[in-house]
Amino acid sequence: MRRKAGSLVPLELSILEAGIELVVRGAPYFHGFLIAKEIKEREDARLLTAHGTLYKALDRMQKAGLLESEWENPIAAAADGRPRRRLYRVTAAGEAALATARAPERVGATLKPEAGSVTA
Amino acid sequence: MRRKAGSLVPLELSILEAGIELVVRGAPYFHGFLIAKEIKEREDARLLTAHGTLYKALDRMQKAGLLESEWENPIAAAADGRPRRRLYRVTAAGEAALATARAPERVGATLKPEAGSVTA
DNA sequence: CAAGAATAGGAAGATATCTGCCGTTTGTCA
DNA sequence: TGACAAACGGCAGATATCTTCCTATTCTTG
Repeated sequence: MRRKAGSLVPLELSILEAGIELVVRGAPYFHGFLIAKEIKEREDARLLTAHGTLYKALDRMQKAGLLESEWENPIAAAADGRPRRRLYRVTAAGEAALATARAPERVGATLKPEAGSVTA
Repeated sequence: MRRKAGSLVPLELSILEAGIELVVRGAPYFHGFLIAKEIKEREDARLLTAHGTLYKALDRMQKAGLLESEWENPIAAAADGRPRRRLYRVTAAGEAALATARAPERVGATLKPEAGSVTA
């Protein structure tokens, strides 16, 4: 799909939004599974199918500097009797990217009538 | 199904056999997933469906004293980048139960010729 | 503008354990 | 012998992350 540097795909937008909201609600971090449930609720979507899509997006975003992460302390996970999580935080760059991506929503919004009314 | 104390269901037999063989082959412990794959090869079976059956059997056998287990060190699991395992060992009681269960195999083994040689 | 390169998304499975529900089977007791 | 209770086995899903393969989409370049 060859991305234009700096642009965000819908899933990335969702991740940033959900991630920021989770943190605002008091969580210092968020992890993939949590985000998956969060997004599922909002978008109702069956996106991320087996979560593969989501984890790849998280990776990608971290490499792009929009997120930073660290592995949860294995002892803590063990104490809770569940698999270890990878804990993410939205970086300043991530917040900026979200803001930038949101603003242009009005630029170029030329009310294009979805060409395609004339069948073939 | 109401079990007669001391008897072993086929799955338990398989677990004990596979468990002992794995240890003989040099592994100090074995874990559920491993046993599942081991049994799948031998019996080819799609038993243990989602492994639920297997884990319940392992639990049951531990309570009966045929197996003993301990959680793997979470740090070790983390270092290997995989979920923690529960490490099992066959106890002396387990080996004895296997021997006892195997012996009666000859009693009543009347060489029944698997009726069905006449092709319909 | 068309063709090619690159990447996003979907499907599936590996890794590991456990819980709940339901149906079937089996042992025991009346 | 018949009926009940208990337990076993199968199915499904929760918890969490990652990889591979294939398809679809989009950007860029000629």
